[in-house]
Amino acid sequence: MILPEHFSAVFEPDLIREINKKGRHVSVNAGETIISPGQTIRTMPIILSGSVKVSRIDEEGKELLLYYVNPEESCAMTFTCCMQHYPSEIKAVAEDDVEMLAVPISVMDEWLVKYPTWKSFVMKTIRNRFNELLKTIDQIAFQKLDERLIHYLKEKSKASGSKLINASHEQIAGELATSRVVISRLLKKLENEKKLLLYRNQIRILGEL
DNA sequence: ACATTAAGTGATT
DNA sequence: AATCACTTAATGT
Repeated sequence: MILPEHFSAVFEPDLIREINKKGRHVSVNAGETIISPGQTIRTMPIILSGSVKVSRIDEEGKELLLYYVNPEESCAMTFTCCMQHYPSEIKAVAEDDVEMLAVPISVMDEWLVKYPTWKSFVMKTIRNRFNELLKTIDQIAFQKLDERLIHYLKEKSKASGSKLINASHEQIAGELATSRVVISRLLKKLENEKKLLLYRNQIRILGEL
């Protein structure tokens, strides 16, 4: 597999050559689980197309959405736990059909010192994710579920590149760790504000949120 | 036509 | 914001 063109803006030529040599091309079908909690990750993914949903699972199996990994990104959790061979704290599921490049973690240390662009790529994905997590912690702390819902819808529409979102209220509630009734009410409110249209299992976003 | 599942709503805590 | 209990609407068989 050859790393797509646009990565040349991010990585230096030597590094791209090395990624192409060491990386393995992996396709995952929509809905497949890529990694679940407790597993140890042995490769670090670079998403080429599609998006991956990353969530936490609590003791009773309820899940809380953390973030999506979009194309040209990598998973920050991979860096933080797997580099030192710690098991995964999270679950990752392919949101749609995903193409990715899997690089063995064994080369990470070497690359970090050898390639400046690699280091900044890693730091950038960690920094972005960290900031985003801080934002969701704020929202949870202040109980602003309506803002979290809007954030969720934005992200979901960005991930699928469409203003039409396929999800039931029940699913959304599950991902935001609330009840369906609450989601239905909030969505209804947004619909009355002319920000959305509601259908069965589908939501259409009107204009910008 | 009937059963099943998603969504809407009022009342209560 | 969560839960309950109930209604209404959409969809599958």
